[in-house]
Amino acid sequence: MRVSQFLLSTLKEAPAEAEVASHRLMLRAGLIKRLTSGVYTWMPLGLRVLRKVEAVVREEMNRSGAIELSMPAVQPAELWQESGRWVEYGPELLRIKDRHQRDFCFGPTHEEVVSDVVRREVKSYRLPLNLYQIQTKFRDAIRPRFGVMRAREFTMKDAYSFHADKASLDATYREMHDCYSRIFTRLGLKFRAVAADTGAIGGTASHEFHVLADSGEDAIAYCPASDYAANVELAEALAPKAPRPAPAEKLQRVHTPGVKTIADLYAYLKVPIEKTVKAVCVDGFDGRPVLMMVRGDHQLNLAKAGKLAQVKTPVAFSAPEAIREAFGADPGSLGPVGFKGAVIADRTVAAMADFVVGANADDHHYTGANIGRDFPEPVVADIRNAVAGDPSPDGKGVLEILRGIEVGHIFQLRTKYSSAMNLAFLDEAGKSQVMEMGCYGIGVTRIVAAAIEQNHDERGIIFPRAMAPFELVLVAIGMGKSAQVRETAERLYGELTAAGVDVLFDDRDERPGVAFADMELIGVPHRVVVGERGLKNGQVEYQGRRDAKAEPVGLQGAVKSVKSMVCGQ
RNA sequence: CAGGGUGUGGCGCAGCCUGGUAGCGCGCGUGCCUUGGGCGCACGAGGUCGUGAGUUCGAAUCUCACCACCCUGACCA
Repeated sequence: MRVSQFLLSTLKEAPAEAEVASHRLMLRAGLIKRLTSGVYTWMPLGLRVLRKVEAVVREEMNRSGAIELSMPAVQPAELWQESGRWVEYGPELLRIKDRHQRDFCFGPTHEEVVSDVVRREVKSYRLPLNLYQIQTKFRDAIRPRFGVMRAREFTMKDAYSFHADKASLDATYREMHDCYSRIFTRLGLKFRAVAADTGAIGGTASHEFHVLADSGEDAIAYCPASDYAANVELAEALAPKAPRPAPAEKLQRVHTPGVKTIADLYAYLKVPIEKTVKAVCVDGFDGRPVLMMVRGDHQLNLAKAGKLAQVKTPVAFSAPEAIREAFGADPGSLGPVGFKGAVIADRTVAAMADFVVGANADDHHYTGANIGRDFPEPVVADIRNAVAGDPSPDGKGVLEILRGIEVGHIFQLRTKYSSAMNLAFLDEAGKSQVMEMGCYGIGVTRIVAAAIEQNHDERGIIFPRAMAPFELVLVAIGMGKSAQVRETAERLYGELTAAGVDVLFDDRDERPGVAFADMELIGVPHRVVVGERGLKNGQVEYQGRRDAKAEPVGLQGAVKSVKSMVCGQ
């Protein structure tokens, strides 16, 4: 491809809307253009990247025995009513009406449609079947951000597997786990597979695949001493080994004017944050308030809290009026002393003595509070996020926390959809059975952003080889002036292309600074420069995108040596 | 959804407080010049100042409403 015949739209200055590096660079390199909030055009250069990612995904899915199909983006409401998700899915589901005022949605996912396909087509026990597509999804997220990282319209690879029994589901689940590892490895990404919460989807097993990046929105707890890795939402926070000390202090009510947060509290009372207890009120299963206690520096984990019988799901913080009625105080001064309702303490809190906690009166706290002495023994449960330094749940060391960007997620759905949508087959005995199901997603567009987040420098993007828009750029310096430069560059372009190298030939006769800056910005991994200076010695130059300096390459045999460098990595 | 912010040529911004017919840099076009890191000079094209209403002799500027986009939060006690 010649730059003069391509649509390159690089920007010197980044549009003001972009905050994170990948978003800024994608806009500056002209990979994407925003049409409206969370909706992007993939420009020719960006589309080349996207297609390369898709190709790797497709090859590995095919290799693992999955079969590609393509399902509609627009789906009738009836299917979603059948699964119950027309109501359950909520406002993220983009609903539309046709001219007859019939309800449709733009698919955020395809369990319903694929289930409908399979129940019509598959009646026999000759399973498993694993169907996938690479397709546009729409999710009307509350707040899209970071460009294509969290867009409303995006490309997803989604696969759905169908099984006669759980053992078969387990086998395909393992195969998909391996397949995903191959995909992210081939794409040149540093990633980690972690155990994940199955969330609202239910089922037993679930793993997320995270591209590691400090700017990632998710936190991963992992153990360097073992292979344990889990989303912090799931990672178990064990009870401290030391038993609860005996009370040493007296319960004292202290005036804490204006103190609303834990940060205010320990600053005002000058106590260590580890001696404070945060009391949060959520709605109980019966609608009455439930008091949840975690140590001041810990965070309540709503996913864990929601699994408790006492708590209503989905977990909701109690309304300020309800809190006032139950405690006689505003949030910020709550505590267990004197409270008649249900109290749940985190395991860490259960091992604390002489702590500081709200006194159920505005601007007042207790110091020297003790379980058992000052209020009844609460229910003890794991209700907080794991933090760095916690013992690993597998007993083999201490947890550390990493940031990641979720690019893949695999689930065992079991029979959640197959029973709702009557997905049955006849077994060998001619008896009707419900299928087991799995589903497996990859955020294809998000991978591009995540790869850039992980691979860039101050000059621009550094694409991993497998997803670079071109393999090599060929820059000719002063080709308008020097016939020798022009002829050599043209000849090299032809020969490299003929040798199977995907070359972008910068034939614009721009000044060298312009060409270099553009080519570095768009992240092509290899560069060859033809200039009068080198040609005097019968040489051109080669430089890798991460190299500090160029190295000369003899013009004789240049195609061969350049090709080996391009393919050699 | 709540709170905050911003809308002025393709991009980045100034002008608004204190009303008087719109400006800078980049980019774009043409010519000259230049050719190893976003070069220089000259000329030029391009803007209903987000939309609507109001105040005023006069509105980018003041008032009101609406729209769009961005940021922060929704794991806060």
